Amino acid sequence: MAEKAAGGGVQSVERVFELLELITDAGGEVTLSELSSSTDLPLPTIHRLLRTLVTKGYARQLPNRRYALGPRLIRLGEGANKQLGALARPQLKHLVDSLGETSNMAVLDSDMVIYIAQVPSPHSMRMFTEVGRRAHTHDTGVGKAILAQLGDDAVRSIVARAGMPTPTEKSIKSIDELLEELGRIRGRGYSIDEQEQELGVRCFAMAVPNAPTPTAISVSGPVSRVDERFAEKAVPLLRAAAQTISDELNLAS
Amino acid sequence: MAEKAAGGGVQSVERVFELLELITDAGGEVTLSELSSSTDLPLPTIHRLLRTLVTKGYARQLPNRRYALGPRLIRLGEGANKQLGALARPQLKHLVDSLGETSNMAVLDSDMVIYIAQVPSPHSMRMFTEVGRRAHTHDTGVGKAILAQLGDDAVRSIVARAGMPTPTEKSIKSIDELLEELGRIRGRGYSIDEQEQELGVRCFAMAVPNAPTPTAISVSGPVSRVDERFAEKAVPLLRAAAQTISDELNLAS
DNA sequence: ATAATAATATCCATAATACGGAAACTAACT
DNA sequence: AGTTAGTTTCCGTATTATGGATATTATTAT
Repeated sequence: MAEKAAGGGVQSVERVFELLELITDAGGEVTLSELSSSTDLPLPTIHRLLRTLVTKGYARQLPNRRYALGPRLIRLGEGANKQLGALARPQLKHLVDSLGETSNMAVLDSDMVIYIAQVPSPHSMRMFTEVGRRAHTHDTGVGKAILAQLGDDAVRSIVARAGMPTPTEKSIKSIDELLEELGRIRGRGYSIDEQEQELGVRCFAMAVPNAPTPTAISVSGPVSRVDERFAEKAVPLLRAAAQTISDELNLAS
Repeated sequence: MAEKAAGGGVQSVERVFELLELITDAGGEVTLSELSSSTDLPLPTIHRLLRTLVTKGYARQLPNRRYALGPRLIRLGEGANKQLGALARPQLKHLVDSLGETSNMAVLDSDMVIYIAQVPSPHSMRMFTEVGRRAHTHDTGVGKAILAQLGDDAVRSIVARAGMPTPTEKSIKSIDELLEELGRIRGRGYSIDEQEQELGVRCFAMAVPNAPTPTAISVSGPVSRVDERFAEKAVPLLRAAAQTISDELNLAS
């Protein structure tokens, strides 16, 4: 009767994850009726679904009677993280071996990027990021590469939610400036973080095409080493690595 | 007809999470038939459930045709982590304010503990652990406090899977030694990490009772400051904090 | 304090949804 | 090329999830 978007999905499963996503979107705490106005599911249905989650530990009920994400999700998230990292690490390793600079992979997490995997450069230079670390989208190479894959409206809402701090004087300061830069990135196929996150650090990044979750990889290092000549070598390698990761991610059915 | 364990849970939801847990248990990659022998679900059912997860991004299918955890779980896990940490942080903060030493909360994640939240001590002493970090159970205060809540059989299988490295000469070396120690912990109500993880560092830890996922909190610092007199103050405070966290976690329906 | 209001939780008849046996298909091994 | 093991699709069946109506509990107003 009702035309469902997906053909053969199990409805209660789809719904339950939709609910979990909504709870996450809302910052971790939601009331039942908030959920029923966000979705167009009737209250009893939501309640039953959530009760199942609560008894299994994937959701919790707070003193407020609000619902929140449950502790057992942590393990699953960790597992997924580890797994994805394992998939990317050989490619990142190859980049580091060829280029000599630190390589990262990150995914979009709501309105920030999360670093999923890192292979540090052999140079004894401190790492600027760490796995699990969250960063803004507008001032990082991976962030901008990811944003360039999205529509302007999505970009606006992400940046509106996350804000636009300016860690250095080179950081992008306005949404218009950012949208312009994203245009350049779309044309060029990769993004450059020109000391926007930290002075003296330059980064080249590229989106992983067709990733289920928006994903990008990057190489970064001191401006002295990471220059135009570096880019000539790095960009094709980044493209190949991104493609390989994409293939591995998307090899379904 | 079939007597289901849980009264009012939504079956497909329960099953789907059972599958995700099994994938995680198996180290992130499973074949369909492995799943069907672990559960007693028929293959078509598992396949349909997984296909739903795959199309939504909560599972992935690898080139091997194996199934793995999907990237969208990362965000949910992060969200749960943040949320739980937020719940514990005021209590940890209170411990640090009263005792002047670093306080942590950790949960059991399969066969290791994961640090969920930390409030560092005001002393300029480096931190030994970081949020998100995984550690063994047998050589940490939180780990032993958590193990003491479990049965001997469960402890044995956890330690068998995780192994028993001995970072210091004070570390517990055998399963029998560990089970004895757990007995003492049960009697006393709290655990002591006596330089077992790192020389010079002592830690008092206590389980959070009735947590949906086994959970413990701790205070730790240099042996010079964290001594018997310290324990007299710390233990009642730990107990109160653990109880408060427990109440907040369990205040359901 | 007490009443009015709004939220959450439970019931239960209905039928739509998920189920799983059987068969088709695909890859891996001999 | 033939065989086996594993994965995927089909489809009739009935079990399972559904959601309108109702009861219950919290919250706010008086």
